[in-house]
Amino acid sequence: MDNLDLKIIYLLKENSRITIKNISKKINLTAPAVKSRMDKLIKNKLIESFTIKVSSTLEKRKFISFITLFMKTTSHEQLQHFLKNNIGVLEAYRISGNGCYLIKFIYKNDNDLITFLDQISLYGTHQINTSIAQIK
Amino acid sequence: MDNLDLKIIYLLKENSRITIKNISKKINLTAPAVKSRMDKLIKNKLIESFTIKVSSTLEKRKFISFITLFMKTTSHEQLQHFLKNNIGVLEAYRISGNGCYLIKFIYKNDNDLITFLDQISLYGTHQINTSIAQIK
DNA sequence: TATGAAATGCAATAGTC
DNA sequence: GACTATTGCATTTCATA
Repeated sequence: MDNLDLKIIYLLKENSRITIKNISKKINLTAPAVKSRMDKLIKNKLIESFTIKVSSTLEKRKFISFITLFMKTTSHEQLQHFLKNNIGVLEAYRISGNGCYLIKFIYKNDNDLITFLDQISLYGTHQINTSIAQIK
Repeated sequence: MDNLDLKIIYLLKENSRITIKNISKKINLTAPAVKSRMDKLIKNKLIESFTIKVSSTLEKRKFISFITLFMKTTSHEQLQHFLKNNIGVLEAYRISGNGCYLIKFIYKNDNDLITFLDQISLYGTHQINTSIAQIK
């Protein structure tokens, strides 16, 4: 993992359909050398996937809420394990300020939300803020 | 924009380096037809960019705070314009619950944060939660 | 909007240093 | 770990339906 690998990653991040030959020109290496570096980056999971960004108008509409959790127990490990394995949890942060965790939760309907809230009620109380419009 | 376009988008989302020929086989179209559809999807910005997902260990360490804004004015449009054009604002939501906006803000140092808080103080008061560890 | 054919260029492999 | 050379395949363009 050196500077050339970082340049390859940077170029692919800008345009993942760039040709290997094109990369090789930009970083002064031959095409086979670039390919073998790319293969290694993929194998070592430094590059996780090749994908596209799609217009948000195409994505399915879903609900998003931000849940602040105030712990009443000290079962942090158990909670973190639960959060990591819940598919609705997009992001989760341990915070300092007002509360212990801030959780970004995505869901289709009220039922999904209620189920989730019931589950975290084992660990503490919560306060919930629901997005009513995404500005950005 | 029809079902074939959606299939192309789906295939590219799974692997943005898939060859055009390979797409053409999967959806029973010729390569030139797939190419012209792809060009159109890009031109119409239904595909916004071709990119890669990079291992999170490679990303620069940055600070993240969640800022709840309690409006004291009614200058929503002005605020939303400001949020949209501030590069530190990763996401911003109009919320119901406790507060008016929830803002996810990324920054390198305290100075960046203070500048931002000063700017939004024109619109209202805030409460801030700072991530001290990302669980997920 | 799709197709087929042709020219160009790229990818991928093997062999070498 | 990188280079050159080779082979086969993909991309792209254009004329046509």
